[in-house]
Amino acid sequence: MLDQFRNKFPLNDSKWIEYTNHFNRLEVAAKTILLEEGEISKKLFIIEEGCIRVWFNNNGKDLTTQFFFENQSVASIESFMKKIPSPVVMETIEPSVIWWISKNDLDKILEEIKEIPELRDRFINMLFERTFDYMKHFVSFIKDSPTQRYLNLIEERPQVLQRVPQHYIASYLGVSTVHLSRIKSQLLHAK
Amino acid sequence: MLDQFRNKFPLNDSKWIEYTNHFNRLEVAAKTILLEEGEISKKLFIIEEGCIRVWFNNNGKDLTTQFFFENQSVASIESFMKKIPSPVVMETIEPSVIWWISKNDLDKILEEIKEIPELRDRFINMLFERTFDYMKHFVSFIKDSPTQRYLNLIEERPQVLQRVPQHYIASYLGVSTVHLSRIKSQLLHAK
DNA sequence: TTCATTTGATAACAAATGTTATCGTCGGCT
DNA sequence: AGCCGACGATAACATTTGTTATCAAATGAA
Repeated sequence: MLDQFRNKFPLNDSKWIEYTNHFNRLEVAAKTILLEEGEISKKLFIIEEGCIRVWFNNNGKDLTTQFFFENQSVASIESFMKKIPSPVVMETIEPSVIWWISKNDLDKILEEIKEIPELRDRFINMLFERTFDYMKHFVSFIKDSPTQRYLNLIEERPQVLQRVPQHYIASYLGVSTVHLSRIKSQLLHAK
Repeated sequence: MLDQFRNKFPLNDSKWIEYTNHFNRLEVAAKTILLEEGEISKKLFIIEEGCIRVWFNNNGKDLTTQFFFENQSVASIESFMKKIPSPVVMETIEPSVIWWISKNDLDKILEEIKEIPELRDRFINMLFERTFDYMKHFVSFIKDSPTQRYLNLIEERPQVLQRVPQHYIASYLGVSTVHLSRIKSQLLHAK
């Protein structure tokens, strides 16, 4: 599964095999919790199949912050980097096949590839990119109306609309399920 | 001015002097624009005195995303790192004394201190911390009511209340000036 | 000082969004 | 097949927040 990334890494075959051997395969049902709120994140996940929802509990209400699909890597970044309790829950939406590597193993690998600054930098860049992405979503809460956020979602991540139950989408857009229904109906009748 | 940070850096005196010499002093009036929207950020700023507001234009309305005060360093991080046009404007609120270093000079220094991984890591950590901070503010848009955000501000950054005109605060909290007045008045009369 | 500009408060009304309740549909399970 | 629970639509009403207008107080410049 990881072999599709093989050509992206300047490693010789034996190193590649050694490193990828640290990954573990995990097959889970829908609604499986991969990381609890308050738990310290010690695993980095890569999704082979299925999808993951990241959310936190706010006064009894789900607040979804992200969705991840096939071939994306997922972690509660701040918890993972700084060994602090995770503010968010990570949970599968569909039955999923997940690969994970422990933070320990990953740290060892990162230590070992220090002589390949290119790789190290790339990893750091990946973390920044993920963070910027995340931020982009939050900024849209300030800039855009819920209707606009919904339209953006259709435009940028149509997958989400097709695979994710609507009440999760509402919580991702920051509106009630009732209001999301309203938005959809308004858009429909405006045509 | 930078000497207060002297002991934080494991550099010998001559290197310290060489590096700090790349900083330039700038004295500016209130409402001076340090970075335009769309401009590529090429300077990292450190505030000796005064304060800076970071904002962007959204449909003709100011949307303030951050305030910075004495001894804080400021840049449009994503623009600075990736050489892309800055989505935000950086503008002084009060007459200010600012030190800045060009990205070129900073990159050279970062290149040179590669052998001191500790320093390099610290710099990267600083960027992450700033990003996490930034994120925290955005998350509070989703979690908290405007009233709660205002209370948080009082709690966490009372300076802002004292030094920043109220309409900037309203735009920082994401509400109209009228509504911020309402919030203040409600809090006052609830007592 | 005097005048104009900025800043902040308040009222009245409008628009957006949440809440609660009800109903219909669909899919999985026994 | 029949049942149950999850999901989504809609209506009615409540609450929050924005908008526009007006006024008062504070500030700054001539």
